[in-house]
Amino acid sequence: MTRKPGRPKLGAEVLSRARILAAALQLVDEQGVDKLSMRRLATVLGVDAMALYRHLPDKAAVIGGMVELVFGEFQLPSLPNGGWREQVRAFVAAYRALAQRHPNLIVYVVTHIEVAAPAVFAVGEELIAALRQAGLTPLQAITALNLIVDYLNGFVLGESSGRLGQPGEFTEFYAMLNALPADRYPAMRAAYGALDEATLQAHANDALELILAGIATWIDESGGG
Amino acid sequence: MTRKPGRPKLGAEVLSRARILAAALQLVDEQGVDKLSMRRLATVLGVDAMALYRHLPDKAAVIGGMVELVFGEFQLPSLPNGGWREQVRAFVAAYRALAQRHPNLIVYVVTHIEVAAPAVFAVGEELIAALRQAGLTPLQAITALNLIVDYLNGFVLGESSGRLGQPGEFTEFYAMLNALPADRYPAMRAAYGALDEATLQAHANDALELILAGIATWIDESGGG
DNA sequence: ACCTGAACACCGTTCAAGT
DNA sequence: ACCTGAACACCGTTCAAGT
Repeated sequence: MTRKPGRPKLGAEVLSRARILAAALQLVDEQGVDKLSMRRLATVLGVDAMALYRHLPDKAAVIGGMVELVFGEFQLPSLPNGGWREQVRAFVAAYRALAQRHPNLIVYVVTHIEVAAPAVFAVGEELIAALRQAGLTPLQAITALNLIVDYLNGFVLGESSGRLGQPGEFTEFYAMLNALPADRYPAMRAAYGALDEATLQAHANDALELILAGIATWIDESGGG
Repeated sequence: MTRKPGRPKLGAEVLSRARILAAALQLVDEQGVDKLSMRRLATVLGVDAMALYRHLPDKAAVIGGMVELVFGEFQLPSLPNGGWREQVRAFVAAYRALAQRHPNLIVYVVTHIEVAAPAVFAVGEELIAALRQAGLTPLQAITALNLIVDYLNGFVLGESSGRLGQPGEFTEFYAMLNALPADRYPAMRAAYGALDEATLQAHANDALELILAGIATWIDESGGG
């Protein structure tokens, strides 16, 4: 850009991996993943686009680095004896909070799950242990974990990519329904008509509790508690 | 390309919306959404890229048209008196089958759920009706439907984008686990070590049954059946 | 009406400089 | 070592042709 070519003066480092990733994350949070380009990112940093390649091999590495940064924040609160239900609730709450902080990036994570593998491993370990201790067989524990992860990915995706869960989403959906011919979708119309947004939000965690209730049937069957 | 400019001779229509969309779908099925470009699509069709714009306003319309095409195939088998469990199972099976036929497109659908809204409405109507008839309140029926849809989206995403569910996925995952230091992730290692791929596949629907069991607890509570 | 082709404003990335 | 800048092979899309 306006800078002179060549190595910057001693100590005055213009760029660094950390500075690039922080700027990239801010850009993605504010404008979405599709607005992230090497050239745009360089402009934000006041630097020629090709300077970035000295610190990160390619665009995939920029995205990977951002994911690493975001999942570095991700910490399960330690619940030594909270029981498996509390562990699952804590995991779900932590992941949802992360998804709300970085909704644009989370769409990428969910569609490229391999980038989040280390985090999945760490959380998986704790939850599998808790579920095994609660009396589930290895097969049941893995099934339950997969269910929770799949549900959670689907949920955050809905929140992030479809503007669902945002204020006004319910109202908007119900308006769409009402805009259609009055004889279409009577059951949905009746169900949604019987509710309001406040009620739905007060019951936002009911779906998770349904999953926990489903898992609990396995524990009850085998006589555990 | 090699064709002469100008309108083709009478009756010899070179292009049409249907022909373009069919070619686009084939391209996406074979090479992925990111390999779909207007120029590449035109080359496949033996035509100049700009000719496409006579039939579809932009690239978004091409993708929207493909989704329309694919969800046109989507039909819930009519189960007049199968019960809510069978209705949910049929929906899940139909959606999974569709996702397996077009795994690359489904990633787009799941991250842009608004494009599938008409299909969601049609299926939602049937399932809400079935769940209400089974004794769920409006709030419960909507919660259950959202849970099923979120889980399903997360599941097909895992299958489509992460190469999970493909043959060898379990083996690959377990190999990853074993490649890590032996003292890490003991619970996961023990759980996965107790299983094999055939067992997991034989229990592929257990997660869905867990959801159904969770929903059933609501029905039992209110004394229905 | 329907297609072509040049053009514009973008991309990611490589490679040869500059200091 | 670290940055610049030209260049290459791509994009989506507009606009002025051609028949």
